[in-house]
Amino acid sequence: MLSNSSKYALKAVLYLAQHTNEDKKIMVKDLSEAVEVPKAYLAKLLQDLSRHDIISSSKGPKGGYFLTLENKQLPLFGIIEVIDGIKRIESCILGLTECNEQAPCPLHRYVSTPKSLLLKTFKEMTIQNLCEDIEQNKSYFPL
Amino acid sequence: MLSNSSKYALKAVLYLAQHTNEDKKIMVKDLSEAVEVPKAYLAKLLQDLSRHDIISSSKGPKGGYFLTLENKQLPLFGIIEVIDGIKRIESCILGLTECNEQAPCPLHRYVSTPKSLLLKTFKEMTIQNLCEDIEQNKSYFPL
DNA sequence: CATATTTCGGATATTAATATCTTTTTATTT
DNA sequence: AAATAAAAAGATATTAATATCCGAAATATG
Repeated sequence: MLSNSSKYALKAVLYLAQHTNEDKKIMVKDLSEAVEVPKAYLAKLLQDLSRHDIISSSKGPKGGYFLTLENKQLPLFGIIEVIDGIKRIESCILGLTECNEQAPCPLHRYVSTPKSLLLKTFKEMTIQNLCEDIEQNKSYFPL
Repeated sequence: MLSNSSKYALKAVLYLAQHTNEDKKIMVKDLSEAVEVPKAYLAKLLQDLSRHDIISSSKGPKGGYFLTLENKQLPLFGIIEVIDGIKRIESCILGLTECNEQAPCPLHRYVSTPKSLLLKTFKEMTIQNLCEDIEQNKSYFPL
C-alpha cells in the first residue's frame, strides 16, 4: 500500500509535529535515531518534503527541521503524494489502465469502498489530527 | 497494496478460470500473451502457484496450465499469500511492530475498517465468484 | 522406444528501491 | 571576517523486485 519511504516519511513528520515548532528544531541525525530510519536516507526524504513545503527547515547552526502551524494542518495525502506519487495509491488494483466506474475490473466493486475510505482519510486527516489523538490517548506513537 | 507479481498472478488465474478446465489447457506462452505478462516471469509465478496447489498443470505434449473445479473455488487470498506473503498485506501501515488493537498506531483506527473490508473480500471471494460477475456483465476483464 | 513438447528448477541479468557518502551552500556565532 | 554547524545537492553503493535464460524431468504420440 505505502512504500517504506512513505512510512518513514509519515513517521518522521509525525515526530516533527510532536516535538518541534518554529523555535524548536531537530537535526536529521537526532530525528533519524528517534524514528529509527537510516540517517542519509531520511535526509533525502526530508529534503524532498521540504522542497514541497510540507515541512520546514533552516540551515546553519541552530538550524534543523521543524513544522510550522501551517505545516501541521496539511493533510497526510501530501506526504504520500510527494514520496510515492499519486499513481501508486490511486491506480487500479489489477493494474488495468482500462479500469474505471463504467467498465470496472473484476475486483473494482469489491475494492472501491475500502479504497475510497482510505483515500478520504489521507486527504482529510491532518498531521495535527493524528497528534490530537495521541494526546488524548486514542493512539500510540512509541518513538 | 499488491505487488506487480500478485497483480500478474491474479490476472493469469482469472484468465485460466475463464478459459481452461481439465480438458482444455493453456501453455505459458499463450497465457503470457493473453494477460500481457512477460513469459519467463509468468512461468515462475505459475510454478509457484502450482506447487501450492492453487492452480493445476500437466507436463509434456498437450500439457499446460488449467484450473479444476476445486481450484476455481479457492479464495483470492491464497494467491496473494503465496506470491506476496501474508506480512505485506496484514502488517501495520506505518510498519510498527508494536501496533495492535490494544496499542494502535496513529493511523490504525482510520485504516482498520477499510483494511478489514479488503481482507474480508480477499478471504471470502473466490476466483469463481469473479468469473460469475464477468458473465453477468457486472465487471469487465479486457484480456 | 524415440521424439517432440511442455512444465520444472536453477542460475543469471536487469531495473527500481533503498541506503550511503561527499561536496556545496547557507546561516549563526565569535 | 573566520570558524563552525546545519541542510541541500549530487554521486555512488547495495539490496530486493522484476525479468530472462537454459538444461532437466515428465508425458503424450507415432
